[in-house]
Amino acid sequence: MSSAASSPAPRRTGRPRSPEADRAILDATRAALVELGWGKLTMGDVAARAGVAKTTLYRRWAGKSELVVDAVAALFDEHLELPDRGSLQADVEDVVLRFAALLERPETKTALMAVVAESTRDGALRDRIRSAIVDRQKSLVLLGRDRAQRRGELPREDDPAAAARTADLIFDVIAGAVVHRTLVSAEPVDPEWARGFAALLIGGLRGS
Amino acid sequence: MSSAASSPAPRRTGRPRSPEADRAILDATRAALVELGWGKLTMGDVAARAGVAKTTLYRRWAGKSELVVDAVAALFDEHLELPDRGSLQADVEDVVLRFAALLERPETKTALMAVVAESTRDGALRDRIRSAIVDRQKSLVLLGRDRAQRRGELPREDDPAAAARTADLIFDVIAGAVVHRTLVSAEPVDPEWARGFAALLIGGLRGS
DNA sequence: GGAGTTACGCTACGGCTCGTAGCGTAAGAG
DNA sequence: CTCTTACGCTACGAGCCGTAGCGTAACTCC
Repeated sequence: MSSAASSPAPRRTGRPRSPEADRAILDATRAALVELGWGKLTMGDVAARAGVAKTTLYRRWAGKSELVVDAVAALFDEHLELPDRGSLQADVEDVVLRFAALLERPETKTALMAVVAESTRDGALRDRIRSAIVDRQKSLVLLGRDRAQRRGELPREDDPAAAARTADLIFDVIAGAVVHRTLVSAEPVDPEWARGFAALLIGGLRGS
Repeated sequence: MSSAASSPAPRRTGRPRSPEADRAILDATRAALVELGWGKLTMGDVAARAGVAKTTLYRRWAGKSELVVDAVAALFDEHLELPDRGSLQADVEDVVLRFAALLERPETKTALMAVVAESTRDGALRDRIRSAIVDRQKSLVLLGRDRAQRRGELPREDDPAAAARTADLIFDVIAGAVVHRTLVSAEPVDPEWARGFAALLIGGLRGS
């Protein structure tokens, strides 16, 4: 689903695109992000690392932003999951630490904000980020809420519209706080911070 | 303080730098951000807009990132303040809406995330962002907390280290949530959202 | 008022990246 | 075996970068 060229009509004739090239390019992109960062990463460099012609990159991705989104999205697919830790507090701490661990990687740290910045002027890019990365994160929030409701830790909401608004709010609070702590304040998200944050969030959810 | 070249030794001899040029350059930078966005903004273009030689820009700023930080910081200086609204809830709503209004401007929307992304690989740039923008925001949080404590809405904390940790947490939660809502979720921060967010935050602060 | 010092505008430049075009070749489908 | 598409390679014009060099402007100190 996070594959490079979202092929609505998977061409039935002609030479098929090489899956090895796809993997090599995405791997090379992540390696280049680690070594060079977003700013100095160039399409030509990625092509050379992947052992692939530059034109092959442009056949699959429109530009640097799209390529990097897919390269980073693969990491989110791999590492974002949410086992049941038994309580809402533990689940929140867990998702916070997982997300933070992802953000502290040099590949994502330098890339994620950059593509979000680009997306403010490019609706297609924003949609790509949303479906490849953001929606996956949000589903964890929804999962955690359902579990907490089943445990009786959170009240069930009757109005679906209000429930959606609350879920959006919680998502922005969790993801935003972790991103801000990591990238702007440049302080580590350690278990202690996660504990304090989860306590703050859950206290607010009960109080309202 | 947000002036261009932080001149520790304000040269006492020779021709002084033109303050008009400073202003023209920063104005031109903001205009270029609005029209072109971070990605397509170039030093040469800014110089042309400002009616200034390109070399003049490079005498003051090391590059695009530093220039844009100063151009955006001026906006924060102008628009970030926090009048006493009489209650913690109202103060939080107010600062959220002010910060969001700044972020929804096309200049800041496209620039802020970009320079933060760059700063992950450039410590000097991170320091510049911190002193020019972030610390100013944080002081509003500290101000709001002091007011709330004076009103008796929040308990006074004895341990200064713990108090600092709490303030940092609150700052990351507020700023992070607003940024994430605006730039990632791309949804408006309206009074209703601000009310819900403030209620969540304050509920959590009381609960702990 | 002259000497010294720094800023400014202008031009020009090598170097890099971009994104594309054109071509011959490789790999599948029918 | 033909058709179609992907691939590697080369080459290219265009644009931006950041700097050097020069003559001129503005201000300070003597």
